[in-house]
Amino acid sequence: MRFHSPAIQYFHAVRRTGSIRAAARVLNVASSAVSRQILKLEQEVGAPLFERNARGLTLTTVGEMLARHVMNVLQDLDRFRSDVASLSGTWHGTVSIACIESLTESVLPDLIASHRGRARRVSFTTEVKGSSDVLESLSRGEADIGIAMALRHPPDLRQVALKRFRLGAVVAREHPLARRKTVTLEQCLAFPVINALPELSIYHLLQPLIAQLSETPEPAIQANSIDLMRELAARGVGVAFQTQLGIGRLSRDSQLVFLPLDNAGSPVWSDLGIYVRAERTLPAYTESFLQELVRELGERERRENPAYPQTP
Amino acid sequence: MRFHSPAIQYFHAVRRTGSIRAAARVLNVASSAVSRQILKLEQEVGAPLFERNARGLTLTTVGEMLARHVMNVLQDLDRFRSDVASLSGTWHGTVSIACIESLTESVLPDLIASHRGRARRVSFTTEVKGSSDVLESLSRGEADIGIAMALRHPPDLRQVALKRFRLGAVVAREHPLARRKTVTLEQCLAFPVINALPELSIYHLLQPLIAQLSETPEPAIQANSIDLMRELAARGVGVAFQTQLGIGRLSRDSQLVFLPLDNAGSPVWSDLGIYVRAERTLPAYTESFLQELVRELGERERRENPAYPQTP
DNA sequence: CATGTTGCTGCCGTTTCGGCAACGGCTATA
DNA sequence: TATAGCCGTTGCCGAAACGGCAGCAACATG
Repeated sequence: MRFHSPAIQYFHAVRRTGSIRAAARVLNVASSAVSRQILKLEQEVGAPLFERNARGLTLTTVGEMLARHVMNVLQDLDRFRSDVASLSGTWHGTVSIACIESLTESVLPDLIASHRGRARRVSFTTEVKGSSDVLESLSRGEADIGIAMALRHPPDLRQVALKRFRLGAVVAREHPLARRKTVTLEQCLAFPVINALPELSIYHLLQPLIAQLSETPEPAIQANSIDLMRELAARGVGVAFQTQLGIGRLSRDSQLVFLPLDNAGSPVWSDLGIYVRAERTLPAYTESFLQELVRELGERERRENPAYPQTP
Repeated sequence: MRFHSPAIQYFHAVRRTGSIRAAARVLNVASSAVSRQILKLEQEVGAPLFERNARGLTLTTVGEMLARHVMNVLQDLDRFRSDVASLSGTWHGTVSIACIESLTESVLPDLIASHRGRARRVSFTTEVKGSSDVLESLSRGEADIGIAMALRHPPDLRQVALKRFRLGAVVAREHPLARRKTVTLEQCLAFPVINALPELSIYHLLQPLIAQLSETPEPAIQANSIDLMRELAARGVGVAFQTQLGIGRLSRDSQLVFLPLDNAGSPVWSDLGIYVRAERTLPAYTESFLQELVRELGERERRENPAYPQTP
């Protein structure tokens, strides 16, 4: 099923790889063929699409416009293919997910496992990265679904859902704070804390609150891995901060205790956004998984804050 | 600028014309070339795209799926072209509008004239038809912007805005009712009325209300043209029903009087929807006109019902 | 200065495309 | 019932596009 002119596909490969020869290797054709198609495209558009650096190619402004068009075409072709395939009964395809670390402990593995139990022919690609990298992956067409902290998102992305979770302190079962129902930031800072590095969005949630306090927190551990922070907390090294999403199993095993943060009487929210490219219709199997993801996160949000009104 | 494989363009032409030879004439190529591209496409998809009837070709289910994809590709190509052109400064292109008759008296001509005053290189194509035909034109990709009565719209269309206007009686200046501020349907039915035929949506708005009344209305004139109904009312033939949108100039000249309908104390609303294809990003010049259209209709809605809360 | 990589360009065989003419199937009309 | 007019398809052939190979200059790296 190769309707579209080779120029489109070659351009797409060159954009992704950043080099003509690399694209040629991926495409299993001679580099000269790729080079000629790019030159032909540039002649038809009437403007250069790439800037030729010594180390490879970079998109020009016009090139980025064409890249957007080509992405729309190829992604919609995928959708068409899946539509035709669904006529024959079987769903098959790959769902590509980019998400932040908090989802990897239970939400994502649970969902993928359960989805694959029902649709065996749908496979998954997942990539864990920072929030802004998640959005960039989506924009570049390298992922279908993105889950990130709900910051401001570029206009080419659409926020499918926004779910909010309480930020809390995570401590070992034996920790002095462990018996409380909630904690304030001040109470936590009396103990050694495990701080997030600026690459994690937790840092940007807590930093303004810490800055408001009069006392300077005692020297603590800093880390850039939710996973590591959780395991450190489990070993009683200190107080970590994150949402309840990331400590599912350890919380079940009662090794860790989650204490919602209380900031002058009000909770501290961590907003999670689910994103897709705006100019795109998802294939049926991807849309199906997306719905389940939104439902699941909505359920966890509800379970966690029964009193709080639902976010859309 | 012809990046896309000829098969795509040929398929599109065949779908629009419903015949291979007709498509070949439009495309200025031999019919054999068109036939071969279609056959090649069908071989690549693995299923027939058209049913060969003696009188031409009709899309199969798979064909309709491909038509959707091809439409997305070609419309997005248009957008890309306009994006590149806007880099060079000048906007140019064609905005294609499908709308119902109520807009033709003042809204549309005013807007188009004013828009062309500012963007001389943007031209317009307008087609007046019934509400359901408007939606169908949009779905088939024959129009960019559709204005129709806000019925239920197919899922491939997006309702950009919904504006509501009061339905009212339209009478000549000398008519006995002309001095009132509002009228009830019963008061109107005491006089000869000019009824809309079922093809006009006004029929479907008024019919339920008339059915509720005990008395049978006296024999009246029936028509399927807003224009004709208005002119008949201006000549004192009877009472016509429509929104204020359609009687702009005649109302200014004081030949016609618009009397909002009062149905048991509440107004009778006529909902106007503005639609575009959902799976599409509009070219900049089209988007610009669309915004003006929404703004203008919103302003008329506000002007007409200052008390009524705005519709989104 | 040597080496490796980059994109680009003649040359040439292969594939694809399009035009012409003809064929069989069908409809409408005489 | 015969005929004229469309319809889509096919065989043939020249033209255009495509892709592979080898070699070029430009640049970076060591």
